[in-house]
Amino acid sequence: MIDLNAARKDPDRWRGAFKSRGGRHLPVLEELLRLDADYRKELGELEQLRSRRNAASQAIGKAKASRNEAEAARLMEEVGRLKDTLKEKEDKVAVLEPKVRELSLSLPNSPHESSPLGSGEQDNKPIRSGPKPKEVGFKPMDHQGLGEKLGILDFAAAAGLSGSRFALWRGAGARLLRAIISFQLDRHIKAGYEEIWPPSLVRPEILVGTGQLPKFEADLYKTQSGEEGQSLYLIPTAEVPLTNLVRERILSAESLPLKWTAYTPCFRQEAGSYGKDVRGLIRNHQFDKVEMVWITRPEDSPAALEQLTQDAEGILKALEIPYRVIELCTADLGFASRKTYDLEVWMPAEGRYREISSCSDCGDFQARRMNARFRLGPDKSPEFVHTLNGSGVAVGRLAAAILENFQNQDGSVTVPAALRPYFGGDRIQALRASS
RNA sequence: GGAGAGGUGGCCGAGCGGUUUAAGGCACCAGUCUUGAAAACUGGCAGGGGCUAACCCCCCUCGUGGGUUCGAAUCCCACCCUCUCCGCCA
Repeated sequence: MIDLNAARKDPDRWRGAFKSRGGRHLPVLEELLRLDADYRKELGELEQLRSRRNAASQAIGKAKASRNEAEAARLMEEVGRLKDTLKEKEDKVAVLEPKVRELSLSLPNSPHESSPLGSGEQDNKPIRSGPKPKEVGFKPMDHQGLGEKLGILDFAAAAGLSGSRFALWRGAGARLLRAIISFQLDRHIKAGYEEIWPPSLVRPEILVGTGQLPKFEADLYKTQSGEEGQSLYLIPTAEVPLTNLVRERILSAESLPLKWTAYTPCFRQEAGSYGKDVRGLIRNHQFDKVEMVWITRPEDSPAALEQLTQDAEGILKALEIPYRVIELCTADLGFASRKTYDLEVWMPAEGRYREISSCSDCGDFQARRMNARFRLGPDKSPEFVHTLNGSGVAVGRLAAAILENFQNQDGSVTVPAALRPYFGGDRIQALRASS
C-alpha cells in the first residue's frame, strides 16, 4: 500500500514511480491526493468538535458528582447544540475515509530504483543463464503429447471431471510430481526454511494483505458457502497464507529474517487469458507449487531477494535443467512487487523459454496492507517489515520441462539423477497401453 | 448442526453509564544499592493519526461494525473469533 504520508510530502516521486509502470495509475494517484487532502481537512475539523464535546461531557460528570444540577443542565443544553454539527461532519468523514482507503489499495507498488526502466516485456533484462539446452538429433515432442503417449498424463480424463485447463497425472506421472515436491521441500528445509502446510481457503482480508484483493477478484475462485460476506477464497499461491502469517503482528528484530516454504495447490480463474496457452500444463486453473517466503528487516530485503532467487535456481541446477534468469523491467512488474527476477526454463518442443519461477521483493507494500511490523528495541517504535516471495518452483511446469528436456528418441524419459531417490527409478517409459 | 462460556494493553487480570485521563500484577527498560549479579526500592513502559523545531496538547482504538446517550470497556443489535459439551465425520 502506498505510504500516504510520504506521497503527500513528495508527490513527484510517486508520479515518477507510476509513470515508470506505464502511467495508467497516474489519474488514480492524482484523485487520491485530492481526496486525501479533503479527508484530512474534514478530519481535523471533526477532531476539534469531538474535543469540545468530550470536555463538556466530562464537565457534566463532575458537576453531577458535586450535585450541581443547574450547572449540569446548562452544560447539557450547550453540548446538545453541538450534536448536529458533529453528526454532519462525521458523515462527511465517513464518506471520504473508505474512498481514500479504496484508492490506496488499488495502487501498485512503486518499483525499486534498481529495477530496469522499460515499457514492456521486451525491456526485461537478461541476468544470467544456467545449463545450456542439449543438442538432440531428433524433433522433440511437446510435454502433452509425450505425457499422453507415456500414459502418465490424461487431459481427457481431467476435462471429463473438471473441464478445460485441468490436468490429471497417473502412474509414474503422479509419482514424478510427488518426487518433485519432496525433492524441492527437502532442499529448502536444508537451506534453513521452515516448512508450512497451510489452509487453501482464506478470508478476503488475507487476500487484501498480499494484494490480490480488491483489484483482482476476477482471477480468484470464491466459495459460495454460508451467509453473505462469509465466503472464503481458494488461494492462487502459497504466498498468500505464508506472508499473512505476520499479519497484524509486531515481531522482535532478533526473530528476523523468517523463511518459510510450503507446497500447496494453487487455483486461478485465468480470466482474460482465453485462448492463451490452452494446451498442456502451462496455464491451468489448478496447479501445484512449492513456494518460499521471507520476512526481513528493510535493509536486508535486497540481499534476501538475491538469496531467494538463488534458492529457486538451485532446484533447476540440481536437476540440470536449462534455464535463464531475467529481471523484470518497471512496466512488467507485478502489482505488489518492486523488484522481480523470473526464472525461465527451456522448452525444446516450443523452442522458447517459459517462466517457471518468479521471485519478488515487495518491500513494505504488503506489510503496510497487513500491518506487519517489527521492533528494533524496547524504546523503539515499530517499523514495517519487508516481504519477499518466490516460487521454488512451479511443479507442473517443472514436470513439463523434465519431460521435454530429458526425452529420448525412443519416447522414454530419463529421470534427472537428483530426483531418482525420490522417484524410485531412473526412467519413465510406456509399459502398457493406458486403460 | 445444537447448547453453553468467553474475547480488556507483550502476558495475566479488575472494571459492568461520568473521580478509569483502563486498577493491580507479571514481563521489559532505566536508576539507586552492590565488587558484579540477584533481591529490594524509585521511575518509565500500547498502537495509530493530527499539530509542532521539539515538548505540550488534541482525536481514535477495550474482538469488529452499527445504535442509544451530553457522555459507552460498561446498555442494545448484528457479525467474527476462541474454549467446553453433544451430534456428525477423515
